[in-house]
Amino acid sequence: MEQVNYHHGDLRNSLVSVGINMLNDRGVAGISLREIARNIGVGHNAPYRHFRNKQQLLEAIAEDGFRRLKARNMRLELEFSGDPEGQLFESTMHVVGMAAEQPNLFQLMFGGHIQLEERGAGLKLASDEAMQSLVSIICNGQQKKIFIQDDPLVLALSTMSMIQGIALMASSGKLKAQFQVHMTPSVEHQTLLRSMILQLFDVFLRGLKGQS
Amino acid sequence: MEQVNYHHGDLRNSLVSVGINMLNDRGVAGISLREIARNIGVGHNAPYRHFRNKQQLLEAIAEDGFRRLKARNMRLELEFSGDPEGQLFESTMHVVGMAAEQPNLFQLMFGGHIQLEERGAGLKLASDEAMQSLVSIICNGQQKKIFIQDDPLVLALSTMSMIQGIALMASSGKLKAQFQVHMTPSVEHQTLLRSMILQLFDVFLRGLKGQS
DNA sequence: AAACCATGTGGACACTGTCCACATGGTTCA
DNA sequence: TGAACCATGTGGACAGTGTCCACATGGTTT
Repeated sequence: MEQVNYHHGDLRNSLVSVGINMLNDRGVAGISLREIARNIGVGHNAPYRHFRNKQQLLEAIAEDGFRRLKARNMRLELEFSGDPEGQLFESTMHVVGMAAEQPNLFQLMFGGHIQLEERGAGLKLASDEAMQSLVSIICNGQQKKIFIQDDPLVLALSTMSMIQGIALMASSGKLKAQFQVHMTPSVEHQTLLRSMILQLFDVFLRGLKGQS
Repeated sequence: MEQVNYHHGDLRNSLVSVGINMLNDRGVAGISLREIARNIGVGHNAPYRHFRNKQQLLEAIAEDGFRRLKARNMRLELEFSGDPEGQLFESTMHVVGMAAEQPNLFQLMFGGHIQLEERGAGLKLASDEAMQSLVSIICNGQQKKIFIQDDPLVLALSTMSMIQGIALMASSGKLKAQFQVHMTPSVEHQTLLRSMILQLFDVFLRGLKGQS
């Protein structure tokens, strides 16, 4: 039955989903509530039954991104359990990969469009949890004598800075530009990215491990 | 003479200057061409004699930021001439300070709002020069046997990643939040920031110097 | 069957960026 | 000197936006 009901039934999810697509190929500034509604085939006011604001839709899209990020990170932590260095590298790899493939989403999530403080439940929590998980990875590495014995919070913060820095450069295309990589579809994208990140992250890791 | 001339005389600069103020206290999304014009006391179409687009005004504002950044960096390089580690740290300190004090400007400059590739002269050049200057600092440090002997371009890229990472976290307020610093005006702001960055940057620097 | 209420609708408003034709007045040339 | 020129200003118009309002619809609860 192709019949369009008066009540859509799953509008909230549709709004977020169409919003993500629009974000990906037109950037955060190119998102229009009315166009999303038009795209779904619903009145220009319907979104307001599910979000108080355009801002709230953006936050929902970002929250979706944070949720996926966190889920994947938890899987990686399990997969590389007992190998803090691997956990760190794979997490970095994943964030940077996301930043490279969905730069606009990365921009929305980490570019200051979202005010973490003023959000009730989801966002601030997700952000804090990411930090907490980094701290625990690092404490683990310290117990194993793999990492230096500085304040774990400081180490976690600088690790996160390194990750975000590489991701930021990936999202703005600077990595590709500097390495002069011609990203032909035939070349294995992921492999190239991996070796680039390996090189960049290596310097930092050397310091974190306290060895030459 | 308070008389308002038909021809303003210095409109282009006024537009950029008022634009910077509006950017600083309302964010990049809060900038309105018409309001800037209204603010200056000029018709809503006058800006179009100096910029083809709103986008071009934003780029001019960003370019102004890049120019100031570069000028200050050149001064720092001279001041700490012969001390690559100092050059690196002071440059970082300056970028992060800017990101902390003018987060919206940082967001405009590095947040993907500006397409470097499609700009004729100013922007891409400024960006490349910043990279080039980093490379030369690092080569200098390598000759002095202070830094490890890896590929200078890779080292420069990862250094820039570290800098941008710390700056990104500073601009989104994460540093303040994590350190739970209550930024009372009486406390010396710059000193606190300095010690935070010192701690964060230290890990990376340890790796760059290849020593525990 | 009646009342309720979450979810949909269209109309209206102020605001935006951008295009158009026209006004102004300093500069340049016959 | 006077006339033509042109960079720089003006207001009007248009489509598009986010958001508020009153109203419609129809499944759920009494």
